[in-house]
Amino acid sequence: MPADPRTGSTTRVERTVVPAISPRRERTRERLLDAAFDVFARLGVQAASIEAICEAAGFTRGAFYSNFANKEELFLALTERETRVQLARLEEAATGLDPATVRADIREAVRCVVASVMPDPAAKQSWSIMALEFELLALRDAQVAARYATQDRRLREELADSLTRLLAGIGLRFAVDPHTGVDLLLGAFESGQRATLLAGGGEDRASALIEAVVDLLVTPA
Amino acid sequence: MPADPRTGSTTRVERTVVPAISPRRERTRERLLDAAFDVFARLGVQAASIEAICEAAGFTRGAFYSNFANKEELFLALTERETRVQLARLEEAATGLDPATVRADIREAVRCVVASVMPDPAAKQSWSIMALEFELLALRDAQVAARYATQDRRLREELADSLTRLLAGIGLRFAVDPHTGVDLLLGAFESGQRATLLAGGGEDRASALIEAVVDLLVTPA
DNA sequence: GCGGTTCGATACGGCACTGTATCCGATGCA
DNA sequence: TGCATCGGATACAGTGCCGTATCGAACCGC
Repeated sequence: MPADPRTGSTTRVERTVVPAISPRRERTRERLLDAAFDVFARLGVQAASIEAICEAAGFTRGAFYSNFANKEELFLALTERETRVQLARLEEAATGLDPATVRADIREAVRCVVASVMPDPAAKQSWSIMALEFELLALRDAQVAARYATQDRRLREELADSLTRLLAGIGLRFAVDPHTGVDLLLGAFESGQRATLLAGGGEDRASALIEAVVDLLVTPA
Repeated sequence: MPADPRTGSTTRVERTVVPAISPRRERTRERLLDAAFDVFARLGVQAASIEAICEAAGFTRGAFYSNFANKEELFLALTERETRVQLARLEEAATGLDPATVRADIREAVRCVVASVMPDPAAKQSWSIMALEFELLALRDAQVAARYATQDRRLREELADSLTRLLAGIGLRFAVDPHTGVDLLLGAFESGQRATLLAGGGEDRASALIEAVVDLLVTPA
């Protein structure tokens, strides 16, 4: 069902309606987003100048203004991309666990699923920072808050579903309602991870807290 | 035992050694700190210009540079002052509860003590923001991280002591070690509070989560 | 009251960044 | 291959903020 007129039988192209992003354009956007992630994490969203992001991406500001209206738009595009990645990661982690493994170590299984919403360990610190930056922006700007809420809700619902299914598969369930359970797990995980990062990364506080919560929270169905 | 030479019998004043902050200077500093709290919360530490802080305080930059070397020093002075206030508040909240009240509603009592580390409700949002800003700065700067860790550890230890005593007073205890218990409570409280603020303040998610944690965490001694 | 000192105001030079307008090489299409 | 469009580079004017140097008024002790 080609709703897009560009895919129709006529050769006429409606350029003014849909600009049809070229591959080249797509690549520069990606490079700008990658650079923005690094620079935002290193300097902070507010302190990061558009100039610095462009330089990190190997462009000048001309490229930037050709692709984004301002820094905020770039940031929102970045969070959207990251959320898509997170959801895919979660999906993969949740479906990739077989019941035998889960039964063997339920704490580790839950920890693994919760941790899956984080990107590769190398970027752990950067991602923690970006998450905080996003929250801060949301606390100051109602429009950003709405976007944040949407993405956050989506993630927590997926997580609640995944974990509920995971537990049900081996005859267990949350002692509280799944929504609360996920909030507690994520709260424990995030504060634990931040504690670990701030302490220099010695002991893995996040895992310890997650396991404590699982012990308290998971009960026979 | 007057170790300070200025308090000795001689009238000679050692100005070069200890500048002996005048009342006037003290007032200026306080006004700058108050203004900084507002402006930091509103714009963010990085985006807040020294100029804006001075204007909010009713000074020019001359006053600022006469009192602080740079914005970071001002910020650290601010966090120190706030931590002192928090500790005092906690002390007050913990000692002000009689066993009867605690026994009547243990969940509310714990919530109350945990919440005491927050300033007056009017500044709730501002303080949440400032706490996040502090964390963010700490994640980027090892020196700030050390300071943050010190203040945070102090607060958590006090909280652990207070709550352990509170529970012991009515024959209860944490099901896990107090340190973990406090981490879980604070994690739940903070994430709940942020959720509430971001959702526009409808339901009090922080209280709900705290109560869930108390139910799971508190057990007969 | 008077001198010295303190402390905040004022004035200055300089810099980094922003957003726009314009240019020109790369790209895709017949 | 030639041409039209696209996309990034370059140039420019404007702005806000920084840190310092200097000034002058309020605030002490005597």
